[in-house]
Amino acid sequence: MDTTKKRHTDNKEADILHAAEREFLSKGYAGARTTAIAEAAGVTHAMLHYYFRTKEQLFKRILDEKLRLMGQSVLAAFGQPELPLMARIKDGIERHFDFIAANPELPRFIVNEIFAHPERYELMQENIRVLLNPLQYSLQQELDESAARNDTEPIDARMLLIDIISLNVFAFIAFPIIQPLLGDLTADREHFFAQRKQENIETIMRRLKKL
Amino acid sequence: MDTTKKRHTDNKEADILHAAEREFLSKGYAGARTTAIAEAAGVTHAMLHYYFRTKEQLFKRILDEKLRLMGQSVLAAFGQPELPLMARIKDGIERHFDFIAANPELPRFIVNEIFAHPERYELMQENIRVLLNPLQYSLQQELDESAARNDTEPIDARMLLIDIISLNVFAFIAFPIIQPLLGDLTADREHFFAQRKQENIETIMRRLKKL
DNA sequence: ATTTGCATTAACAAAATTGTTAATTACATA
DNA sequence: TATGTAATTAACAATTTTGTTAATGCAAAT
Repeated sequence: MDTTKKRHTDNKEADILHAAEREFLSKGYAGARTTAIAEAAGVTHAMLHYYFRTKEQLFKRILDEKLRLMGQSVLAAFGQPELPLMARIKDGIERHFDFIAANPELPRFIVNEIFAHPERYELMQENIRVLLNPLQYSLQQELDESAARNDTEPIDARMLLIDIISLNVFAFIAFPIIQPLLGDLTADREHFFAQRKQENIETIMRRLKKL
Repeated sequence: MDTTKKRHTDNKEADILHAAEREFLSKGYAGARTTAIAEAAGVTHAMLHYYFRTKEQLFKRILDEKLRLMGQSVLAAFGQPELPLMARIKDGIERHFDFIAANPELPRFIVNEIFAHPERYELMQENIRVLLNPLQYSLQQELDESAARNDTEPIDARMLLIDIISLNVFAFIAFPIIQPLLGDLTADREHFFAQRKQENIETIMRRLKKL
């Protein structure tokens, strides 16, 4: 029926939210145009103000959802405590990588908007902390136990998570820059990112292994 | 004499460029205001158009300079071929890290603006490639020789560089997000980044070492 | 001293962008 | 069917933002 990507439903409020997500994610708050959102949603731009009052309020709806999604993705990726440590971490890297691959615009969007307006972030902070603190502690405990058994190197769980997220996220963020520089390597996008995934797993596993 | 940060010289063109750099780096092209640039530079905004015609042309001056700087920083960091391989790479990581630490806004700026307008990047691409290709080849050659001697693990030089740049850049990009989540760890900013630097070196050295 | 050319300003203008409002339509329910 | 509420539109308005222009200043060369 509808061959276009943007399926307009009978729910204009949802259509606007959907169009806003695309506009804000790709252009950021400053670059986004409410008129463009309305047009993409197939409504007059007065409707946008009718449902969401202001650009800022509409934006906040999107940002909050994406912040929650980002936090949950980390939790979902590493929250498999039944596995042994190394398997748990390897599995976590893969899940987290796959999530970023499925949402490649998300990290840049969040990083930018938090940087531009840190105060927007303040309300969400506590929620995310509550979500991620238990993960941090359970992971740290496992790491400490494993290190005590001399199975792996001792490491701060937070540093390890930053390592993993750095490796998983950066290639997606920087892809438009490195692609023209590494033409052949990145020619097949799927293959390049499959390689990156393996490289990240290898790098982190080696970070933890006893030498 | 002048206790303010923005030293206005007798050269208004330079003052505008300096103010434009600060505005564009912190807000991006879409968020930057030419009136704010003119005000920060202490000139009427007509002067901005007199010297640079359009916002776009002024922006391009800044972007080109920053792209060149970013490319040169990688070259300068790893272009010390007299050292043995592991020392060369460790030294490169440190130099590159220090450059990012001294220019923490740069990666986000470049990543964003290239993503928003890839066509702006086309002219610079070839310059950067010419700059970085010799580095890539000399590094690959050393890596291959070292691996042939069974001193280190075999690895693609481009993948290694992406690993290093990912680790070095991401903590700076994401700092506003992780700081509120990891309050105590990041309380002393200097100390946190000193730790990150050591962590990155450790991670990459282990990536290369024979097990 | 006059001319010439660049630098500078104030005022203006055009377009874009966000937001409002009053009138109209659709729709459910009494 | 009448009525009340929500949805929708077109027109308007305010502000912001980029860019132009014509007049003026200023300093060096003729």
